Amino acid sequence: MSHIREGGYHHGDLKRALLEAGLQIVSERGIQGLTLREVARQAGVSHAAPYHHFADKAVLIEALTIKCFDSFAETLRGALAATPGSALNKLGAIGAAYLRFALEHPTAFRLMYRPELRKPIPIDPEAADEERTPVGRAGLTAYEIMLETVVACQQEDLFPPGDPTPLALTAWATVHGLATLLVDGSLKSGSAHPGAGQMGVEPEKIAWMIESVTRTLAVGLLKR
Amino acid sequence: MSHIREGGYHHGDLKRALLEAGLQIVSERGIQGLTLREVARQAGVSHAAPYHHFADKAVLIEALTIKCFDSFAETLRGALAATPGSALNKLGAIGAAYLRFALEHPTAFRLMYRPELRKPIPIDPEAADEERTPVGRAGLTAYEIMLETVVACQQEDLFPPGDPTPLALTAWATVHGLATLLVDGSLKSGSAHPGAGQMGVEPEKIAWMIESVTRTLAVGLLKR
DNA sequence: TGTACATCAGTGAACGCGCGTTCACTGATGTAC
DNA sequence: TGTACATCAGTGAACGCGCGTTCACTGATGTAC
Repeated sequence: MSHIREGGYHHGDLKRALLEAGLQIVSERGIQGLTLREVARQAGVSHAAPYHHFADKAVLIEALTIKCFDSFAETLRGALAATPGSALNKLGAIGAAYLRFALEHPTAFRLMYRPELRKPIPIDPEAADEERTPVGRAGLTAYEIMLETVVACQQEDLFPPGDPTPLALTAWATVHGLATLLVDGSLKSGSAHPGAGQMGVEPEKIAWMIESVTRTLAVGLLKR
Repeated sequence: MSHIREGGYHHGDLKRALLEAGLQIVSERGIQGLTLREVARQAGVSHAAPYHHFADKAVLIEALTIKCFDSFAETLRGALAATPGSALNKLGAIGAAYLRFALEHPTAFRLMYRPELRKPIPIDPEAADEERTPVGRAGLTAYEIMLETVVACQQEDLFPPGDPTPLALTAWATVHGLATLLVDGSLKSGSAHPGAGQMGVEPEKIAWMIESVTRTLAVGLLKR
């Protein structure tokens, strides 16, 4: 392991290479194209080779999903850290980062928020409620970041005091919903406002939607 | 055609039977289980029979999707018509109906809002922007209903005047986002509020989330 | 009403496909002496 | 440093599977006379 040089140990770092191949396939060919054989092909290796690194396809997919969540969380935390000013500013930046990530990495986004790609739930009555799956925990990271920031908004007296959960849930739902509608195409073409003419897929229109919705949301959450 | 009696013409009404079988499969076995052969099996017919009614699998799926959208739109319009009082009441009822539908028919909901199940977009530069696909049009019905009701809220001086689009978009995104998170399981188990203990899958918790979010949304949209 | 014929819905065998997974193997790498 | 051996990453053939789709067929239904 300590002897990895160029080319390294046999292939070198096949495990990492397989994960990278998986990410590339997911982003280029979509989730449908994510097969074990294709991953191996992309990594330049025989189709049986991945079995030395992943027990089966589900394990590979789970690892990929966690990778996506990690980079997603990093993006959100980056936006949070890079934004000066009020907590409301920060919340807006997080929402914008959320939407940007979804639009730039649509299939990664799908991979994260779709359960049916992953293994059938291992019914384990022992640890059942005690521990979420790694993916389950990762799925809440975005929410937790938003919750923190909502609490900060309360502390700055911008949001009404009390249980922050409804506020944070609403914020998450709104941003996630817009992301979903955009990523899955329901809002991407044609007219969203009947009689308003063709909207097309123009990025300005999408930017306008994001801007409108996040502003409406932020104003709505403010203390009255 | 006019001579259909019991048992009818050969099978009778295989086309309808196939669609119903498809809906049942989609609701029982999920979208993965929706194969042409399984549909035929469920309808009690050989696997080649569907080809007399649908050109290929994609056409069957499109027809199914439209059926789901129809019943969805009917549900929403029903909620709208059945709810007395202010337009705000009605908007709340629509949101609740939206969420109830998604939770009761999760796979129908997925079928409607997921593009990758349908045919690769036929690139038709002629009618390109002119006409949306039937499914594309159906996908906006929910939004249109919400838009109407938002406009009614403005007319009753409950919502701020001006372009209703941002308000309606926000409402749609919020409701759709919560529906998506619930249906895809991100919110269904474990704790949404870290440190708040286990939430479990209890329906009361889900009802509470729906209630919290729709209330927060409605209050947020109100004129200040 | 009865007969001959055309139509058309459903059958069952067959096709090729890519998939996930298994298995005996081979050959490169690391290690003990 | 050199040799013998154990380990382990990657190979390639093979498996069974269910899928979408095609095709020649058959047998029931409807229609013309």
